[in-house]
Amino acid sequence: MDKTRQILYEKQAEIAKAIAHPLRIAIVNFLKDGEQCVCDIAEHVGSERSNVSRHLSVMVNAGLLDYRKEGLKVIYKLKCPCITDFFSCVSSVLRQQAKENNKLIRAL
Amino acid sequence: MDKTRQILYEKQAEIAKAIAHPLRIAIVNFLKDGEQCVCDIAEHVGSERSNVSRHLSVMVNAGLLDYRKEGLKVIYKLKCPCITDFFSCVSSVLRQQAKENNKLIRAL
DNA sequence: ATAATATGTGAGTATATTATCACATAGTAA
DNA sequence: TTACTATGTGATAATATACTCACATATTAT
Repeated sequence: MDKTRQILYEKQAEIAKAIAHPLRIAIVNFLKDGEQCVCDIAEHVGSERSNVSRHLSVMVNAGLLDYRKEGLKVIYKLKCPCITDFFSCVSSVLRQQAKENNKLIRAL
Repeated sequence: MDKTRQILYEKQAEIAKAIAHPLRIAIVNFLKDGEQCVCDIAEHVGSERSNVSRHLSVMVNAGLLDYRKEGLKVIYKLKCPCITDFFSCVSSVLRQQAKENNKLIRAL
C-alpha cells in the first residue's frame, strides 16, 4: 500500500462522506432539478436553515456544490452532473437487497 | 418530501456511509482483483485483523460484500461490480478539484 | 487430547458528526 | 436611520464511529 495511494483513498473517502447523509442526499436530489437558495432547500427537505446551511458547506468543501450570491440569497448548485453515476450504483445495491428480501419472504 | 422518499434517502446514505472510509475504500479496491481472506486483506491494507474484520462486517451489512467460509479462512468478495461507477464519479470530482488547483497555482 | 491459526467480539477510549439554539453578519427596503 | 430577511457560525449536548486490546470461538493439524 503506497503512501500516495493511501492519500488518494482519504480524498475519495472525504467525497463519499460528503454524500453519505440522508439530508444531503435529499439536497442533491433537489438540486438535480436546478439551482436553489438555502431558504427553498430548507423548506423542501424539511429542516432548519442553519442545519441545511451546515450541510451545504460540507458539500461545498468536498467539491460537490458551487454557490453564488444573489442579493440576500445564496444560490447553490450541483458542480458535477456525474453524481448520477453514484446513485445508479447505490440503487443497484438496493435493488439487489430487495431481490434477496423477496426470496426470503417467498420461502416463509 | 414524501415519507417513503425519506426512507429511501436513509437507505442510500447507509450504503454511501459503508463506502466512505479510507480503509474500506482500500479494501474494495483490493477486492476488485478477486476475492480475499481477512488475513490477506489486513496485510494488504496494513491494519489489524480485528479492525479489518469490523470494517468488512460493515460492508457486508450494507450489502456491498459477500463472504463464504473455507476451512479456517473467511473469503470476502465484492457483491456488486457497479462499485466502479461510484469511483468514477468520485474521481471526476477529484479531477475537477485538481483542475481548479492548477488554475490557482498558475495565477500565483 | 493439545497446539496452532483465522476470525470475530466485548469493553473502553478517543474522535467525529449531527442537530439545536442563540446570535452575528450582510444585504434590502422604507 | 430602523426594520426586515437570508444566511452563516459559536457553543453545546447527543450520538455515532473508529481503533486497540484482550479474549472467545471455530477449524485444522499433530
